[in-house]
Amino acid sequence: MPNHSLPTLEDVAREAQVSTATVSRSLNSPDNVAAKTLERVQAAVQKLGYSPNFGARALAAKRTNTIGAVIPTMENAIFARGLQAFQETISRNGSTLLVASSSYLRELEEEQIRNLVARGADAILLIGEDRSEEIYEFLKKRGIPYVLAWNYRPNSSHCFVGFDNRAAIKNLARKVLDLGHVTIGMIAGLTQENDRARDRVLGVREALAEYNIPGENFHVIETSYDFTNAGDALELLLEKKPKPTAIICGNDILAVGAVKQAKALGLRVPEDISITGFDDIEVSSIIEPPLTTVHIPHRKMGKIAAECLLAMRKNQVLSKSIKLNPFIVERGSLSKPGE
Amino acid sequence: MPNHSLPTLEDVAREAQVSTATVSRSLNSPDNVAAKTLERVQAAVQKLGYSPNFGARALAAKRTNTIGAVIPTMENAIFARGLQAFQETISRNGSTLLVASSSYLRELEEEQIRNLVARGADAILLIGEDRSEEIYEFLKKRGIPYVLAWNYRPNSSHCFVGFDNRAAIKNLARKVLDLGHVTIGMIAGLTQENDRARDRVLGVREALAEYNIPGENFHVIETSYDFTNAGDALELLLEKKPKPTAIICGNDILAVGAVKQAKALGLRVPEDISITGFDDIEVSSIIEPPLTTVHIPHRKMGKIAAECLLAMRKNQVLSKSIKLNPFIVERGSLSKPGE
DNA sequence: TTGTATGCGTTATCAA
DNA sequence: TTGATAACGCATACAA
Repeated sequence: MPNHSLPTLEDVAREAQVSTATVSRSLNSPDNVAAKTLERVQAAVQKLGYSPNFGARALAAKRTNTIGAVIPTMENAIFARGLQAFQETISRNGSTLLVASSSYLRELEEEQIRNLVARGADAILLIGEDRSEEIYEFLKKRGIPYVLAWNYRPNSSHCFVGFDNRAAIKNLARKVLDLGHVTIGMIAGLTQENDRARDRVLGVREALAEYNIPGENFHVIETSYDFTNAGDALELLLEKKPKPTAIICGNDILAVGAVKQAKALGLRVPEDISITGFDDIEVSSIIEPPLTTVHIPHRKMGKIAAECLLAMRKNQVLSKSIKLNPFIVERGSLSKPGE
Repeated sequence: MPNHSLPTLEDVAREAQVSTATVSRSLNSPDNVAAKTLERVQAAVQKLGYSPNFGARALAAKRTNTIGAVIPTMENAIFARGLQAFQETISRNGSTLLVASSSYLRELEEEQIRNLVARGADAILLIGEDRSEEIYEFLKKRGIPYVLAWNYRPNSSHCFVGFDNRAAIKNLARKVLDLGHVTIGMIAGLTQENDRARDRVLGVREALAEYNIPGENFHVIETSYDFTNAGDALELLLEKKPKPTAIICGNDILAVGAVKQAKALGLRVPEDISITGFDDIEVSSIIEPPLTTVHIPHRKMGKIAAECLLAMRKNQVLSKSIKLNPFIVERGSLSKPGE
C-alpha cells in the first residue's frame, strides 16, 4: 500500500508555484483567482490527488455543512424510507448527511449524538423523545438545533416532526372495538426507552377504557420487531382466557409475523382471528390477507424534518412542531369477530 | 437559541485550574493523571458540557477511528441488513461508522467517497465494482483501504467480500431450464453503472446458451427496484411471442412485484407462470406462494467486510478477497411449465 | 490578483 | 504528575 502521508495545501502550492492562500482561494472562491493561476492549481490538485482535510477546514472556517441523524436501526424499512427522503432533501441543499445507528440502546445513542456533534454536525435528527435530560441540555448548550421525528407532542419545548402515535392507534383500536371485538390481544414493541412503542400501547388502552373493556379482556406481549418473535407472541396470546378475537400489533412487521403464524396454525385471517398493523410498509399489502393498518407518511416526514432542520440552522430559531396525519388503511385482515 | 461558541479545552482548563495538556490527558489517558486532578477536570467537563472537537483532534492526532461506507440506497432491505451487521462489527471494535448513500448515481458516489476521506475515514466500504479508475487511484494514492462488497471477481486487484452474482443466478437459471422451460423472461435491475445487475443478466444468458435456447425465446426488461415497475414489466413480458413460462427476476423486490401482478391478472403462480427471486429477503417467504430464490448471506457479508477493513487498516496490507456462497432456496414459485 | 501571517482546538514532546 | 509549546492543515484579514 502506498505512502500514507496525504498531500496538503502546501504541497499543492509548491507544485503550482503559488502560495497556500491562492490554492485555498482556488478551491473556495475560484472567481477571485486569475484564470491561468486557477488552471495551474487545478492541475496540481489533480496530479497530487489532493482533497482538503475536513477537520482542518472545519477548524479554520467554523462551519461544516453537515447534518447528522441517529436512528435506532438501519435494518428496518420504516426508518430507511424516511431517512432516504431526509437525505435527498439534505443533499439537494448542498449539505452532507452523517448517519449513525444506536441499536435501540440509549447509551449508545447518546454516544453517537456526541460523536456527531464533535464531528461538526450543525443540526441533528433524532427519533422519538426518550432520552436523558442531559443530552438535551448538551445540545441546547451547544446551540445545535435538533428535530424529533416519528412522534409528536403538542405541549413540548422540543421541535417534533411526526405524528401522534397514541391517537393514531387509538383510532384503529376504536375501529376494532366498533366491529364488536371484546377480547383483545396486543403484540407491542419493547416499550422501555421507546416512547413510540409506549404511546401505542397507551392508545390502545385508552380506546379500551372508552368502550369499558375490562382489564382481563386485554393482554399485551412486548417483543422486539421481528417476524419470528411476533409469531411466538401470537401463540402465547391465543392461550389466554378469554381468548382474544383480535390482535393489534405495534407495527407491520409484528403483524405480518402474526398473520404468518396464524395461518401456520390453521387459522383463517380475519375469519378466525383479526390482526392489524401499523406503518403501512410495503409488505403489508403483499401478505395474504393484506393488512388493515395505519398509514404513516414516512417519506414526507423525512423531507419535512430535513427542511425544519435546514431552516433552524439558518435562522437560529426553534421551528414549531409539525404534526403529520396518519390514516387507517382498510385492507382485509380485520373483520367482525367470528365472521 | 443559546450562544453558539462551544467550550474548548482551554475553557475546561481554566475552570479546573489546570493546563490544557492536563485536560487532554484526563480525557485520553486518565491513568497518567492524579485522582484529585482528574476529578476536578471531569467536574469542569460536566459543568461546561464540553466535548472535544473532532476535527482538531484528528488534525493533531492523525487518526480518526472512523470507517466509512457508501451504499446505493438506504431504502432497501438488502443493504440495510448487511450494513447493520457491518456497523455492529465496527462498533464492537471501537470505531465509528459513517454512512453515505449515492442514490445509484456514480458521480454522487464519488463525491461521497471524497467526502468521507476528507472527514478522515481511514477505511471504506463500497458496493460493487463499477466506478471510475480515478476514484480507485485516489484511494490508492491516499493509502486508504477499501473493500468491494456484494460482488466477487477472482482475478482482480481489488479486495472483494461478496459473491459471484453471475454464477449464482446461472445456477438458478439452470434449474429453471432443467424443469423444461424454454421461453424465459427476465425482469432485471438497471444494468448501467451496476455490475451486480449486469452480472445477473449475464449469468442467465450463459445458462440459456448452455441449453441452446434461441435468442427470440428470451426477453429482458430492465427497471429500477420497485414493486410497481416490476408489475408493469411482467405485463410487457407476457405480451411477448412466444410467451415466457418462467420469469427470472434480478432480485426479490422485483419478483414480489411480479408475483403480485401475476395474481392480479388472474394467473396462478407457479402453475401458469413461474417466477424466481434473488437475495432471499424476508418478504420472499411471506408472499404467497413463497419465492424460490437465491439466498445471499447479507449479514455475514457485512460482518466479514468489516473484519477485512479493520485488518487492512491495522496491517496496511491488501487483504485477499473472500467469496461467499449463495445457495438456492426452493419454496414454491417455480415449477415445471404448465403444471 | 496574490502573498504573509495568524488562529482554529487538539495532541504530543519535552522539561520541570 | 503537570505545564509550556510546537505542530496539525486550512481559511482569512490584511498587505502588497
